[in-house]
Amino acid sequence: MSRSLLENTSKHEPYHHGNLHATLLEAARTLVEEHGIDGFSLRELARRAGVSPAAPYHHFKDKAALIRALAGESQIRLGIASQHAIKGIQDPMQRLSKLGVAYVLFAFEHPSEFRIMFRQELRSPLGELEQPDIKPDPAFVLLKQILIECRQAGCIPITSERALELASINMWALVHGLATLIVDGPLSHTFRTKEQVIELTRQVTGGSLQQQLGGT
Amino acid sequence: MSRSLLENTSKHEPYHHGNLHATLLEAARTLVEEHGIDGFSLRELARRAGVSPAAPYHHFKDKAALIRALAGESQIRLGIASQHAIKGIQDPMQRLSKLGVAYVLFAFEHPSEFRIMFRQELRSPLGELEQPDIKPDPAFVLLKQILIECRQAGCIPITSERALELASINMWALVHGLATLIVDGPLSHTFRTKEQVIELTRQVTGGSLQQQLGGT
DNA sequence: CTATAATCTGAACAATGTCAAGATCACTGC
DNA sequence: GCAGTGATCTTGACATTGTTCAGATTATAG
Repeated sequence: MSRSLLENTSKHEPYHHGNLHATLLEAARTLVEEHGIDGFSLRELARRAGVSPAAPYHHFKDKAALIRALAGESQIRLGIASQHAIKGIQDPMQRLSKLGVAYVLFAFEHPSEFRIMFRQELRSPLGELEQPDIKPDPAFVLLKQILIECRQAGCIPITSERALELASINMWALVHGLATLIVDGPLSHTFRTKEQVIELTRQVTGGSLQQQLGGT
Repeated sequence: MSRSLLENTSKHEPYHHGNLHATLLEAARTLVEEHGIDGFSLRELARRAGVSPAAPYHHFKDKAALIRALAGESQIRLGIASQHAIKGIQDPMQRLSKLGVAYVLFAFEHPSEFRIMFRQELRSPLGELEQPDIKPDPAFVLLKQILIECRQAGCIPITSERALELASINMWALVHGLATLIVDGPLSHTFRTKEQVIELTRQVTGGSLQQQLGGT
């Protein structure tokens, strides 16, 4: 990106780009943001990176592979945002609430990134094979961890391991469903501002938070 | 479909197909089921329908329009499946539970249909314009209706209209999130059989059902 | 029966994902 | 210092796709 803009007058456009890999990922992110994931083309990406259409194939096996890499990055971003949201807060239940809001808010503010993370091409393209790019979701392990904090603090009467597993799935599904409905679903027309989304998330998750139990 | 199979020997392949519209939708559904929504091509569809690549454009404005029509059909199917699941059951809380299971099960058994229903191209392609094809989700109005039943039967202490709205969003988000996580998400590898999915849904929603309230 | 509208074809266009053969460059081992 | 090996990039090509347009064919209304 910087290379072609700065040196195109001085020398004869270096044959090797230097750090195409990173440039591609960066450009791809903004491109997906603009045109959506479906209007995203490898050739346009190469064009923006100032490189031939075949160049990206030396850094990513596929278009799908590039998208997988993007999704991996977004997963990490979401994890960081979640960490940041609960930083400094002590009360486990408040941490849980903040975490949920952070999740939904991330989806609301970065819709294309959120969509990419749950795309079909990421999951076992051959139906059985595991994709090595996809690690256990950082946001999910964080959620589990906080739920354990809650139990230890006595905020939640969960004893069995099974009940804790169910509670975490419950929370995740709730928050993820909310995010999906807001981003791509029927709630997208009703809730448009950041404040509305935060308020809705608080109230919807709040109901389930206070009595989230009596597990199996 | 029936036309080309039956008459291709008797006469000279009628110039007009007869009922292309329906044939296209039907073939499109099976095609999406096979190749996924991304590997779905208009030309391949035309090929299967035994018709020229340009023919579908007389029945659907766009590829996106065709997909919208598909999504509309699927919405109706989901509505029917939901109706069928609660038919004959009296207890409102049980109806609520059955409804949730039906939703998740539909997603599990018809993943491609479920995915299509919540696709970006369905929602305001120009950012503002409303798509007339998309009606209020039948499954959602059914959910609201049953929640009202629950309140009238005294199973749920919800008074304000706002609280009822929140409760319905809560239930929908929970069930929809669960479906998404099972179909495209990290739970897809853990829960594979129909029985597992049903059991999980029962338990996850069950926890939220018994104490789903304490409104605003 | 005729005119008009609906439906379908054929050919074309621009764009895309992907690949193979070759050009260019960085860098290791001598 | 230098040959050569492997990484990186380009050029050119191929098959496919979405979409459009002019014309052929048929249904249908008047």
